[in-house]
Amino acid sequence: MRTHLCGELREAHVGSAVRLCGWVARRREHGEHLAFVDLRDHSGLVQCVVPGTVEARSEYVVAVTGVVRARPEGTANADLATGAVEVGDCTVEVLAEADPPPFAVDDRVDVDEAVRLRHRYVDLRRPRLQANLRLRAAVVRALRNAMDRQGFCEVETPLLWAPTPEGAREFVVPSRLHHGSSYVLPQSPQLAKQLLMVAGVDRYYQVARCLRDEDLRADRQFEFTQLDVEASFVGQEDVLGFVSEAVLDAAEVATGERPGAIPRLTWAEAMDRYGTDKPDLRFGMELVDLTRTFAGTSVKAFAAPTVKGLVVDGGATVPRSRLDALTERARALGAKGLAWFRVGEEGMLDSPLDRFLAEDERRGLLEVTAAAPGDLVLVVADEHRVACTVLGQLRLEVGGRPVHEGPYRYVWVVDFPLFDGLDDAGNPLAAHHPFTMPHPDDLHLLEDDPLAVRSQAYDLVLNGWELGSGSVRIHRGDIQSRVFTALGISDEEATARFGFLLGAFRAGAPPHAGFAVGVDRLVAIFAGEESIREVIAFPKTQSGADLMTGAPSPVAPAVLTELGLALQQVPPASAGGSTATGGDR
RNA sequence: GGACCUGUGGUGCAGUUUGGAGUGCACGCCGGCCUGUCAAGCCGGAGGUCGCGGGUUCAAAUCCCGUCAGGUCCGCCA
Repeated sequence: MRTHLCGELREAHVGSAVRLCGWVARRREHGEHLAFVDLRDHSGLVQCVVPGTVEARSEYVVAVTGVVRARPEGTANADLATGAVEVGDCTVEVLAEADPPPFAVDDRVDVDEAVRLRHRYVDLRRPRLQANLRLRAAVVRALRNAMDRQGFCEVETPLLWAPTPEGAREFVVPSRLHHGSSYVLPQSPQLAKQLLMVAGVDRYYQVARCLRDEDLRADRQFEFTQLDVEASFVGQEDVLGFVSEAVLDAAEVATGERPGAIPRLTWAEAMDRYGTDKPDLRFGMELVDLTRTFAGTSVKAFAAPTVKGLVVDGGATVPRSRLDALTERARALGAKGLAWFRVGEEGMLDSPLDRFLAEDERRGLLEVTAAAPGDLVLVVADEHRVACTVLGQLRLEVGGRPVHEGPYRYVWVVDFPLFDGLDDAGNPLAAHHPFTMPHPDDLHLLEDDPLAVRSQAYDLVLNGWELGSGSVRIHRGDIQSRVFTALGISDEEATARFGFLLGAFRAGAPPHAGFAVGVDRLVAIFAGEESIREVIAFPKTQSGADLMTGAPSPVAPAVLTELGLALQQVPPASAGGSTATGGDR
């Protein structure tokens, strides 16, 4: 039906008779003897010259027949990849008419995202999204190639799965054959891939769709794609190697440049220096520890387990109103307050707190922070975790940049804590999941000081975005029992919640470890996009709606009947008034 | 569950602060003219429940209340 693609024509094609197919991007008529048609397909645009008038209007689907020729002197278009040539003496055959598009099929016009999503098939015609889709395909191909090369086997796992009682809220699929029962869509293939290890698959990967019924964000959709990885007879080092290889390959394909080896930080270091477990290494502004400086302080505001500081270069000119706003922000983030010091000449400090500082404290503050005249020092004194995370957030808000701006700075964050916080009953909560292997050096602390136990869990971070996480799994029953005990999970409860996995492990579980890379986020960063919606063909809105299909939509009564379901009428929330129908209050 | 921003012909905006006739701009659309344009140009034209509902007022795009939709974020996402 066609001989060439629009975007590929160059001077080398001059003289070729061609037939092109595509959409009319623009039409410029100059009377009855001359018209130009810019023809577009996925590869690009080319100008076609018609010796007459043209029936086809914008977005009509046409086939154009003509001969490639060099453009006349002075009419080349440097803005077009094909701008040195044109297709001359064209005849245009209309393959399909089209309504005028709801918005211009052109990257240069900004259109409300709701309008774009309602007409996604038109939006996707635009070069930017075409490029994003193809970049995504190239990245996924690179990831697959890297895993294949490293001896991994891609295995598909079920979408209709059983509930896992931890983690994200799951999508429920009612069963037609078993009324009152349902499947759930997997929040990840986590359990399936561990079963594949028991099954002797040895090295598994999958470009897997994951589904989580949690609130959406710029970097979160209900359904998203992971490069899911698991391998047997390997440890943390091996996994970091496998995943690095795949991600660096993808980076090379996407950016044309292969990044160097990915550096590492321990979780504790990341918290200490950046106040987050997903540090953005593109800029400095590291947190400094002032705990010792103010160890014996008489300043009440600094009497806390940890005192942390953040230096804003040249920040002394920041107006008071902005400092008040930052203080307000620090409080909103959980700090008791925020102290600030404008650094002047010769160590003078401009701050409401300055007159309360001892001389050695003033000197220590300047020495430890290495703040220079003209800088601003922000200080939070609080519990260690609070002081770090609050300043870490302020660091991003003061010095941060869009995630996709170069350079790309990858980092492995390792040695995550095994537990994170306590539940209502006072039991530690699993930081990753309950099958995460404790750090071998900390096993002895499991019973007496569980919150101090590190785990063999690790994250991959790029420019402050979490790209993925993984862990070495527990394959030994004795260690698993100790972890369950630490979590306050009884044998009976463990059997009830994870029975089939624990049963499978008794069939002979190899030591194994794994990881999962968030493909949408990775591609979005490579594509220079701030939202993963721009690299997903048919994304949903923040409220989970598909504006094109109208999903979710009401279920027909006959369908409900077949599934054995009945809709419950939920009475509207009343403001203190009593409702006629009884409730369980 | 909560905070904030946005909603005006098909698209993007201005108008809202300080109420006074749907007023305006650009693009697109329709018709006409035009033999080298390229986001063509020139002339003419059509196209609007100002998201929706209620209230205040002689009068509401504009003020108030509610609600819906889209976005950003908090909670949530082991």
